[in-house]
Amino acid sequence: MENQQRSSDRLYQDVARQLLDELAAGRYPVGSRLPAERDLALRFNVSRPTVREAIIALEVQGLVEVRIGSGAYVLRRPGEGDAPGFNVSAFELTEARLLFEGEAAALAAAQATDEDLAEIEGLVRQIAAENLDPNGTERADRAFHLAIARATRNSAIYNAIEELWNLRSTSPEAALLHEKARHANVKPVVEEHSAVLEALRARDPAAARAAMRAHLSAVLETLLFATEEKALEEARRATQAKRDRYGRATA
Amino acid sequence: MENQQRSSDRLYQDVARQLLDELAAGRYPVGSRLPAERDLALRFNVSRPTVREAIIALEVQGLVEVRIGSGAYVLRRPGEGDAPGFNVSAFELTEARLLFEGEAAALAAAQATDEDLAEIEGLVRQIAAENLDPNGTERADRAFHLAIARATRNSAIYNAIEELWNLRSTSPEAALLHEKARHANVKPVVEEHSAVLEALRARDPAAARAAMRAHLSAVLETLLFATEEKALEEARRATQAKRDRYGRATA
DNA sequence: TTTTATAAATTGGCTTTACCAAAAGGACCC
DNA sequence: GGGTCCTTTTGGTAAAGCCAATTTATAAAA
Repeated sequence: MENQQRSSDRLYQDVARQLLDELAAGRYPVGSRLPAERDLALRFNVSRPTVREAIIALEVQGLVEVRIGSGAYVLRRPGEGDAPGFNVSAFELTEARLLFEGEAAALAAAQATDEDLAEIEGLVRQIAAENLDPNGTERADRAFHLAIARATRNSAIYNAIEELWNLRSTSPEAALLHEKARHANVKPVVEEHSAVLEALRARDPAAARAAMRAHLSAVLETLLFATEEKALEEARRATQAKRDRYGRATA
Repeated sequence: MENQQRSSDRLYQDVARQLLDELAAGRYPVGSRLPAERDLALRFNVSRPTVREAIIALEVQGLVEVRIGSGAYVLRRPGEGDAPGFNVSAFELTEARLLFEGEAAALAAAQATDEDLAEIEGLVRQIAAENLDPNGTERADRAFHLAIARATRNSAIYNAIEELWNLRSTSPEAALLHEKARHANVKPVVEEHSAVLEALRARDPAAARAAMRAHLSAVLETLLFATEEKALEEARRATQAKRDRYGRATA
């Protein structure tokens, strides 16, 4: 029996995450068989249905293939051969959002109707409510950003940004990191969202861009801190230069 | 109780598939709640764990969100985000590219390797060659823009921009308009592409952004002129304000 | 009447037990 | 060696039960 280090609302996610880590670490090579459900249940100290749920989560992601009466076999290592766009890290995703949503906010500042602004204001309040709830979701956060994208009145922009948000839940790596960030109690800060709203209200594209970039820069920071030490070092090397650039690009 | 029409090795896949169909059909709109697990178990004539497995399969795909003690809520319709908008106009598309590719160029200016620059330089020459050929394609043009996107070293950004280019051929309206623009003998101007390349060579993000925006503003203009008179008027009204904004936002 | 507590019902989370069916492994016979 | 049959292992699924979070209904209080 092993510890259940991380804790989550849903047990199967913990198990799936640990298996994912082991797959990524190469503990179970491609083609090899995972331990039997019953054994995994013992090892993780959970019931067999929970193990089944975790394995199904891996199966849906195309990581393993389950053969009746035989076992669950590794198809690929996480991150390899993913569908296009599957293999984006949380850093890449947030960097892309930083650039794209910054521009979207600027455009929205000149396009948003009073109805848009009212909707966004309501979502800021919902984000505040979500923040108070320790088990709160990020639904209002997503809705906030998509509402701004919609306010551009450009469906191509909206689709692109929505796709980035979808990747966040689709990409195993990104989902993993965001999950960790959430558990580290780093939640969307209301002030940052409010700043964006105020800039939109003022119809100030430059301010809206700056506020949105500042918000997503902060998100990028939380992602860095949510990363474990070894991964952190590598990531920091890779993103340090980028963070510098944001300063310049924002100016 | 309903039939179990399809048969599969794994029962949860049947249930997930049926739920997926119902989501696609709009039976459960975005934001609404799925029936309780116990009810679904009755309806599909399976056990509750099987229903749980099916819902987890949807959850992993980012289709629903499960809230403890409340239910499973629809996040999006399947296909949304997977294959974004058919209904995008050439103007929206180009506006999105103006914003996104401008930022990508700025990022690429600080990221591009000498190999990237060499490749891009070669593509500029190919674009020049395409311009001379009356039957030439736009392949080099596309490759030029994607090479810059790739030089950002951010796959999320690359995927988003590539998707915009794909929409150009997917969206009937956009394809039609671009076709007209081509026949009007308005082809990508080499000088504009060269300006982008020079800014990249100078590692100047602001200049790269400006050059890319200038290029795509010009494309937007050619689209306007390629439009028939009546459509033109309407489009001009709708985009005049936007063109003004670009000037401000670029500064 | 409105608001606020409180209790009951609903809903997902997870475990345990049990049995079936497919696959794999091994013993035995030819 | 090569089959054949039986046993073991492994996943597939069902059923029942209890817990915890949430929601809703209800009643009390302001």
